[in-house]
Amino acid sequence: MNTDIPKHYDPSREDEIYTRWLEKGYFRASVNPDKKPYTIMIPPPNVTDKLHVGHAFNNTIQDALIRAKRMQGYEALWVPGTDHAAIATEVQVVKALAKEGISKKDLGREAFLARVWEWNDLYGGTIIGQQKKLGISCDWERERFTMDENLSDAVLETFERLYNEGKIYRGERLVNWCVTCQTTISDSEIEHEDGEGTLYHFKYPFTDGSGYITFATTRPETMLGDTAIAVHPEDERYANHLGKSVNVPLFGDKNPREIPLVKDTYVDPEYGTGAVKVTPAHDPNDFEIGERHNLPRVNIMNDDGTINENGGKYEGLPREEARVKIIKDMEALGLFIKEEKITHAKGTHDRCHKIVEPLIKLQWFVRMDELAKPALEVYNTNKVRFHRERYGRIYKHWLEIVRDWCISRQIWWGHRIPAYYCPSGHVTVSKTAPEQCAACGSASLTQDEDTLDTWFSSGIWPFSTLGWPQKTPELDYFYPTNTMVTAKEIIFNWVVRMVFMGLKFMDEIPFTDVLIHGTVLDANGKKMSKSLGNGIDPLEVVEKYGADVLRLAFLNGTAIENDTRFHWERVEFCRNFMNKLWNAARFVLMHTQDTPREVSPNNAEPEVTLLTSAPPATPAPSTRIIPVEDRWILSRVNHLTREVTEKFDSHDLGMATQKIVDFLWDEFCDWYVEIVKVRLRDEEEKPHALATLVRVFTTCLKLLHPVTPFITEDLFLALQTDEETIMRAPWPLYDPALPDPAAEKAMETLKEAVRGIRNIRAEKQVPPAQKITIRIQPNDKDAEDLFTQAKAFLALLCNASEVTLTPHNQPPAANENAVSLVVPSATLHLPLASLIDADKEKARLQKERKRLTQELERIDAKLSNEGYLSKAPANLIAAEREKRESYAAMLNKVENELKGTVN
RNA sequence: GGGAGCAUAGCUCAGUUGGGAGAGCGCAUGCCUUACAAGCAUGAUGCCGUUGGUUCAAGUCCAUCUGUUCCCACCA
Repeated sequence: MNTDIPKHYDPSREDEIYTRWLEKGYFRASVNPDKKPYTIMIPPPNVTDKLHVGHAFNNTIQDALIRAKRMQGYEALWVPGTDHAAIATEVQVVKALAKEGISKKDLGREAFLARVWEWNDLYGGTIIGQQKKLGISCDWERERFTMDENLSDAVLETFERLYNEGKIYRGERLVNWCVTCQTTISDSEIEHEDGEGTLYHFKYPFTDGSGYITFATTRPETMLGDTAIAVHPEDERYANHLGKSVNVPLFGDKNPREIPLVKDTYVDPEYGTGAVKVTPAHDPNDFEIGERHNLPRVNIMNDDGTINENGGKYEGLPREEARVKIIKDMEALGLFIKEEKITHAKGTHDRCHKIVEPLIKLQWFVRMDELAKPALEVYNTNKVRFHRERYGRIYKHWLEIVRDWCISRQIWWGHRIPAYYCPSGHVTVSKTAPEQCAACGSASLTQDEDTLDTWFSSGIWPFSTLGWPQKTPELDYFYPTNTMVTAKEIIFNWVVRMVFMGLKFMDEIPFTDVLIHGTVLDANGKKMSKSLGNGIDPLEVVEKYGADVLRLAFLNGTAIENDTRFHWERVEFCRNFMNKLWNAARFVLMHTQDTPREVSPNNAEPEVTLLTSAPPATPAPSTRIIPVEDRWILSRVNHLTREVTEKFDSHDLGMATQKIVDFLWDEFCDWYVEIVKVRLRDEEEKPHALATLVRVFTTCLKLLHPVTPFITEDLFLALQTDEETIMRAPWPLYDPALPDPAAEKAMETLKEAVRGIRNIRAEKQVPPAQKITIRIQPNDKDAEDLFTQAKAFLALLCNASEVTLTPHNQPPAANENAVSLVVPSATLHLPLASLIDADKEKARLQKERKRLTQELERIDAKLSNEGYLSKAPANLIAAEREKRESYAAMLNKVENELKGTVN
């Protein structure tokens, strides 16, 4: 007996179940020519990350997909792994060192990297253990790390090949330079803070003596590097001056610097004077204007922040002093107009909080034009599909405006650029350190100090993880992969790069489908962040409620492509549902465990064991009449199977989940289980009822398994012994022989009757314990059969002591003091003598008459509309006509009842 | 500035090719009905942001406006 099954669902068994899965090797996938592969590459989290809600959401989606595919008979591979997260990790280690008073420079490259590896061993990889708590079914034996030997080799190979093809080049580029720390810093290390600044207004004289042009700047010292003045092409104020040049008057009369007036749409004519000084070497926007107009780049600053030889008489001055002096000099020349205080965004280094200087340095680039074309092509030809489609537009847009990709980073943690320089300045690129310079044979080579952008290695993740550049069987079998599941903010950082890298090196797309999901926000719709302290720790949720509940909370009813708020109420609902499921199983087990599993041999009803394997078979011919509720629930679960499968296929996990949850709670628990209780008390009927019960329930467990893997496994194992895991049990299949519209319609009528009676009971305040009697007057023979069959459970569901039927061909019984309820195929009478108030009863019927009349009016309006009749689909019109008939019949009955009450 | 969303019940959100507005929570009322009070039953609540357009038919498609969010790039 089942007294030992606890009343409440307890998720603490999850770890035990997971361990068993690992031991049994259920997550493993291997090259298997007999099966079709289905592959997902995990977006590798940063190796030092802790699992946050975003990971949990992302991983849950992938696991649901992979589990469904595995059950559907695919060789389902999910490759896990981590990313070395170049900058993020380096920053953390540098910070840790700073606490010890050590700087990166003090330590030197080799020792520093040793520390990073140490750090990695210590803090890295905890996320893997945390992911396992989610129950995700990655093939852990294939876990990869972007700094693994093989993957590093793949990175260098990629670099070398692109370089040899001329797709990688060196070029000048502005980088963020910290004068204090003497280092370049990445964008993510810059803090933008609004601060007070001064906007200085100056004028430069036209060289032809025709006046002045006025402009403003917050950084007067960069005037030393000005190589143009720009105005908007359509700015009429400067129409007469186009083609002229101006003089930068800071270099004395001996070395006047003449710079052109250029027109560029970057300039906002509404802002200020509409004229902008252009300093390509010290400002990112100016850099681009310079590119467009082939302007020289005059670098005026040394690495220590002092003015260099290009600064004329200002050479050697620190930038701040140069600024002051330049302002004075301009004033002396009568070219200073005014200064004003403004607030503006300042970029400062997040560690020393000093202003960051944009400086020109030599960097490595990937030439994008040729690489981008095929990536656009596969999008335009629908070979790579985005879900939702709108996200594809982001991808497309980015590729259309793509610029060359700067891949060098001035940090140490990462894949060091395999470029070697000889004293004469020749460059040798080779994945293995060359003995000598390829150009001059010099043996004294130094390797480039920079490392590669993290995205360079993650761009080849879909194939480097499968062994590339080696031609492995895995690569052959699992590539291209199927679904890439990731967040929208890295569509261009990552998705785009995987596509063109895949096309370049594998000659094939890396994946066919890109599933973009939204962000999990806090309950107020804010992004979760450390500084706000509004983050939800997914592990805390797992600890308290179990992974199943967390996963269900992520998926149930959510449109995963949208941002979604995290609500504890939602978590509680999911916990409640787990409990519901648990108790439904308890109910089933309670009856299976004291019943022999064998059903009588001549019985046509499918055996309990059937449920776990093949799709439900069509019942063989039998003299036994299958009860309407069984026909109904089988038809419904069959329908559910199709819907859920379709939703999974279209990546609509939220709807798939909700359909299962709703079915289980509403149709299965609230109706079928209640109905079937009657037959479970009948020795003869019990095995049949139980068979259907188990069959439907098991089907649901399978459908739900991808979302809540633990509880479904637990219950599945309790319900059957034929299979050792639900994970590899076959996915339920839609059976075209099962739909039973007649049974569904009949059950709707019965449900309507039950609800109507319950409603009357509540309205009339019949005490819950008080039994009532129901007299049913069916409209026809079919209805008579239906209600005869349903008598017993109607009595149970309505708490009636007696349900009687008037044969359909007999005239209605004499009017009695009863409440009447009209449903499509019958009229039900509830003699409630003591509780009936004739006036109220009349009012109730009148209300019903009004409702039916309105419905009829609505339908009639439609059916008398020429346009509707000629253009609406025939099946819709037929359905309306059918409805009309039904409503008309019901209205007729109600009228009769009213006549009865009136007298 | 470029790009992409969102606006539906008190709250949080579903609503897949256009065809009679849904769920959960909350609320009201009554129930410990032997699977489940983490439950059951019954009930109330919506000019589907504005204004136009297409259509026999619009929450759904198009345009407009208003409010709002995110991503990228930035303010000389």
